[in-house]
Amino acid sequence: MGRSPCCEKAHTNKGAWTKEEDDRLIAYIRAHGEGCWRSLPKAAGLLRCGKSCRLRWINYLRPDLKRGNFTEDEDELIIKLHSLLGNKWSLIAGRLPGRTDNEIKNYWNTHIRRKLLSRGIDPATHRAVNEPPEAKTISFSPKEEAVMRERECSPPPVKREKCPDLNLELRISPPYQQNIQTESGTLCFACSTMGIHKTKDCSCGTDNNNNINININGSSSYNSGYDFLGLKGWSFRL
DNA sequence: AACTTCCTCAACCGCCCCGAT
DNA sequence: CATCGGGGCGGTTGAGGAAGT
Repeated sequence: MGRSPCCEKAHTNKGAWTKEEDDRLIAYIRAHGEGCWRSLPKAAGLLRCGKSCRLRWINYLRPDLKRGNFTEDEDELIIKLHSLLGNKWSLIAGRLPGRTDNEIKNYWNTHIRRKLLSRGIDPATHRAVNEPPEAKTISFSPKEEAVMRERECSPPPVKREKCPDLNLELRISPPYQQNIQTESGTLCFACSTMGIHKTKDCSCGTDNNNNINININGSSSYNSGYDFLGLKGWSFRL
């Protein structure tokens, strides 16, 4: 028993959107705003799944979208963000105004991957392709093994997996960073690292006493409104 | 010109998270 | 606490255009 589908598939159009469908969707959202996607198609007179409408709007029809080629700066920013965040396209898109997660994902897969490979960089790890993989085992000295034998009454393996049940509860605490003094004033951590000074995401001049907790083992949270990459009100999962 | 292969990217699918009940 | 439903996300697909033969 799976979940019921998000809409009645038998009576919905699929595939490329027509100009008329686009116009209907735009007109409806202009009049009523983005609301309940599930009920939107019916209300707008569209034979489409709500998800399809949402995707079409977000990825193609939204007025604030930037069309056209990615700049060199955008390329480099995507690479940096990907090295930090991995395939979290929506988070990456959040730092590129006018770009969508889908667009960035496509661009990554078609252009940047190749670009990195041509530089000799593995796009998945951001390490040199011929660089040996990170060590996954650690050795114990004879003395350490002796201690463990004593405790466990059984001989340990020669090598053990490095942190097999590792709970990487990383704590990233921007407040420890010293604010950077510039000609125009003091920059907060987010500004100085992400270049978002004087945007709505900038916290300069606000209370900086915030912490972010990222639990690599499947959940994440940050306490208080500020954010690691300069996104206010961010909630994200790793 | 005709055909094949490659590439791009819009769109879909299925899963997960989270708020409401 | 458990369940349900909506929204959102990342992975994948496939149509259509470009490039190569």
